[in-house]
Amino acid sequence: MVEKEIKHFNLEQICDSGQCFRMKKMQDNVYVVLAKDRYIKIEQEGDRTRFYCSEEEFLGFWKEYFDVDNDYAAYMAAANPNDRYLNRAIAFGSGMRILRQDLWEMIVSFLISQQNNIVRIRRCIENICERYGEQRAVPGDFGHPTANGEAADGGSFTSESGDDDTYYYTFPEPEALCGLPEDALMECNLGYRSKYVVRAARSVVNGEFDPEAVSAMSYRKAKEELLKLFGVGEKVADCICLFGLHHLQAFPMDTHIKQAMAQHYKRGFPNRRYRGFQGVIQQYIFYYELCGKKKSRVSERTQKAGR
DNA sequence: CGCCAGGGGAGCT
DNA sequence: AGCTCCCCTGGC
Repeated sequence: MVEKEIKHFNLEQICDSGQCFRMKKMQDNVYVVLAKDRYIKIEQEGDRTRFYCSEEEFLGFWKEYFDVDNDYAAYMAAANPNDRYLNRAIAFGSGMRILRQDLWEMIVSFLISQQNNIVRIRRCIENICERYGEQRAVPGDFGHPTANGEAADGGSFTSESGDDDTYYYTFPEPEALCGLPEDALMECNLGYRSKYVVRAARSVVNGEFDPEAVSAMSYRKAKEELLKLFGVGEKVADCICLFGLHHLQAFPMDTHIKQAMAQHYKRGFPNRRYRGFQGVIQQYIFYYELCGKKKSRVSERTQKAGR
């Protein structure tokens, strides 16, 4: 177990900010994050965060994943003091981080995200992982097996088969999906997005899209490559650049951001002022738009349809 | 049952 | 750049 004091780091905000669909709240202040083939439980109390993994794994993976070394105070301090809206948004999401997630995982995630809502996106990805990922045992060496039988209320989105705390599923590699018929992922609830994901997998496997090469490219060129993928447009490409390549200058323009722009930046968003980290500013605004105004309405219950 | 919205995109002009 | 049409699922 690793315990760190990290400023401006809030798991709830990160979890609800729509950048990671494999992070979920288990109990108050307890989260589980899945990334690629990894699993970690994290507990948070104020500025103190406990990572249930070895020091080695923290330093070798999670530290970078959570962008721990980046100075978010500096991003926040850059906000125009006269911009009351932005300062409200930043105050509301002051523990935001842009995670450094896996490129392939982000391609799939944001292909699925189009014309879709976050609850369903999570389910889609969970379904794909369960069907095409590999089953792994939850690492138990670092956690306390405090078996309380209570199912999480509130935001519970457990699978119908009754979820085990003992297993999790890795994110499937392109090779696991490239041979499927284009409509195969409709079984995973992707709808018409099924063919986007299957084709993207093929593009990776046949070399048309080389994740490693794209990772080494500038924002401009990487986005250009991403736009060649069937189903990837401007907005999705920018999401992938921001969350999968950590190009902080990417500024995804979705409906929520457009609405915020129309309402609060009628004379245009001051891109120049935030040059190089517009994506971070975008994330504060997005999270504020998504959760800031309706945080009182917590009665959001996911109905478990009885099949 | 119809209608509409959910962090758009493709294919045109 | 702007417009139409399109895709699928879930909620009302």
